[in-house]
Amino acid sequence: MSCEKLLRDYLRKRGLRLTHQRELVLSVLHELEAPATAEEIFARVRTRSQNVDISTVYRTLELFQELRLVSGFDAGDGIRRYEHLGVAAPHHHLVCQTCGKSLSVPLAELASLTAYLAETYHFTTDPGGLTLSGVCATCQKA
Amino acid sequence: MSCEKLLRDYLRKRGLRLTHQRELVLSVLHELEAPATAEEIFARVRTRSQNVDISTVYRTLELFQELRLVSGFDAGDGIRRYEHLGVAAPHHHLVCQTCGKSLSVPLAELASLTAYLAETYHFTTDPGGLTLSGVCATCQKA
DNA sequence: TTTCTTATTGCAAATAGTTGCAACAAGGAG
DNA sequence: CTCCTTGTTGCAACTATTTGCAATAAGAAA
Repeated sequence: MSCEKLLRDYLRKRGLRLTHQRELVLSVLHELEAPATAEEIFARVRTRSQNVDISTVYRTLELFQELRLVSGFDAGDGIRRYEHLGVAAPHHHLVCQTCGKSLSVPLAELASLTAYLAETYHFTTDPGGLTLSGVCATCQKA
Repeated sequence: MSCEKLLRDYLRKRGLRLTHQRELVLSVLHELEAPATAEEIFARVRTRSQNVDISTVYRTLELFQELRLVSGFDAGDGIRRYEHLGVAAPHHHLVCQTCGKSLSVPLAELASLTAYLAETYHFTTDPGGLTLSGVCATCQKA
């Protein structure tokens, strides 16, 4: 099942509408090869439709996060970045606070962590995955 | 050793200055009984010194985070909150995205996680502790 | 096809946080 | 004590993101 169908189904299920702007943002997200800021996504949307507003892009990204189509995280510079999940499973992010790079960790690899927190603190971690801050191998050597 | 001495030592070691504003912010942080926003901290500072600027408060909190005197996290509403660490050890935060409450987890309890990530991904997690998003026991029942 | 409901949007204003820079002040040297 | 260096600050401008609201448009029903 494609992202478009996923989107249509998610929206219908929640009584939400499939708008031209939402289709556009999803299409742009498909083109991304790396996580992008809202501003970068907005710029690409604007090359295809002059009238879309930045606040619409922010609202759409927020919605897509709720629908697990997108994963958002702060790369350490205060600017949120968004990554297309599409039909891929959500995953955890290891985000380097120096260079901003994000490493993916499958949810299953940290299953014992989430189980421990559920058992000990009755805390259910975000099913969309966690964002863990630190420093990557490359930046540790610097 | 008190926070004030810690602060003085940290600053001296890095060639930084001990200013009246920094002492004030630290003093206000001592008074906090729960994590507070920068605006809340600023308001308290203003009751004691009319001339301190909000940008100075932000800068000071940023510095205190680097010095491990303060821990900052986003409680899910987009507004950063700061918690006084003082002489207490840094710890992880379990932050409920519904009510904003933060649960503390000693660093030692997640030592196997940090070891695993270091071994498998060569990723060094933030020594100041991680912020894990999810939902607390109370909000799960809602 | 038309009509109606209501979710969504664009716009401007607002909020939270950051930055550039001239003026200020902490603190070391003499 | 004075003088000097330079880290720090207040201020205004800026950036990233959010919000209120009237206008728009998606889509269901007839």
